[in-house]
Amino acid sequence: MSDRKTRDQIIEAADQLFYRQGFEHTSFTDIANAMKISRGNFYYHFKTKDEILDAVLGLRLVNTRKMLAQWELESESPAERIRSFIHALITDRKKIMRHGCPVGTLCLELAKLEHGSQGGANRLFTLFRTWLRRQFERLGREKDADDLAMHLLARSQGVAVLMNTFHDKRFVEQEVGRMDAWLGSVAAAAAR
Amino acid sequence: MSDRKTRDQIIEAADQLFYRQGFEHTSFTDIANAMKISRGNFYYHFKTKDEILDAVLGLRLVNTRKMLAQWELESESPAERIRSFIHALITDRKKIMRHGCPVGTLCLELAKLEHGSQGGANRLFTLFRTWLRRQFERLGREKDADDLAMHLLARSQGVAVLMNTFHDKRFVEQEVGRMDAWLGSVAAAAAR
DNA sequence: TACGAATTAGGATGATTATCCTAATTGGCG
DNA sequence: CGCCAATTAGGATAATCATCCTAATTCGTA
Repeated sequence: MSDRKTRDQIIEAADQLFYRQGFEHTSFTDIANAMKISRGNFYYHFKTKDEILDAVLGLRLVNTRKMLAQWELESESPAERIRSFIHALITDRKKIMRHGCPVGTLCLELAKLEHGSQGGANRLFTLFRTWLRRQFERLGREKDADDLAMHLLARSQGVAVLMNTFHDKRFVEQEVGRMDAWLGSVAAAAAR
Repeated sequence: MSDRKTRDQIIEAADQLFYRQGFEHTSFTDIANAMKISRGNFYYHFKTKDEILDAVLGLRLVNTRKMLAQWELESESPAERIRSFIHALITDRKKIMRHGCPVGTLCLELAKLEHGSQGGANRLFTLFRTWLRRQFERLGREKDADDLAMHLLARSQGVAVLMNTFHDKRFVEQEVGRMDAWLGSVAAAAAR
């Protein structure tokens, strides 16, 4: 009970710090300080830093699934759902400008560290990929649904990287517009 | 003389290690070991780690300029030059799959560290951006040259991120093909 | 209320790191 | 050959970090 609470709070604090500062650059002390808890208490809940990372990955998986489910609830139309994905770049603009895409930046960092949990992070990408693929399938693009999903994922990642570098609001809007247009043409082609 | 040589070797070794392991995850000892030099010698040439980073950024700026100049030499046509940029994703496929884009991953890392040299890293992106812009201008797209440059830069970055995550050769080729096609349509539109 | 288990606190430890310092070595030049 | 400055080596230091450990405290339950 209070176990659950403390543990979950640690995971959430770590999640934020890993996102803002990166995994390696965040220390046990950072997390402990952020929530006014002793390192000892901390260590009671997680034996190693990698364990926290895995827990954070678990949390992100859950939250991502929730978000995707929410997008499904908000619209019946696959095109509208895909649009929700695209427009997340605007919805989360400030966050992404400051800290990059939570998925992309983590995957890149873990890859450089050759960290064992790299696969766990990649699964986050796969979640989006699979979800997008399904939407494109429903849109009538069964043949190249995965290809389209990867394409859109890449476009979105690229925009996230350059948002973080150039902090250009207009650029984001421009690119989102372009992706919207592209989506329109994909849907139109499928309609035939 | 031998000064120049040792110093330059350090910069090159650091460049490689920063690229492969990330800046923070690379220690003085790592670099020293990589080239069988003592830490003391090392410190004679660079007083701080940040100084090495700046030197590495300088090297990358020089090398990038060289590469862009080379692309200009290899073709008179702006479309062909832009194509050289696009196809670097294939030329450097193995490197990028393993370690990501040297520009993008460094910028993202420094942003998370809130490191002072972030601006220096961003200048690398600007180098590409400006060069691409100029090519699009020569292609006859004076009006939206910068917009097109940013768009292509983003596409390329996105592909680099997903290459690193999914290690899918076919995906890279697919996306390069798409960018080629896009470039063709941009050039065609400009020709009118 | 009292006891055992769960939880928390915080000091100790050993490894790693950037940085500093001093002593040796080298290389050019008179 | 001999001297001075540049270069190199490698030990010392202080900080930081993940991890460990023990002692206190809290909480559910009998």
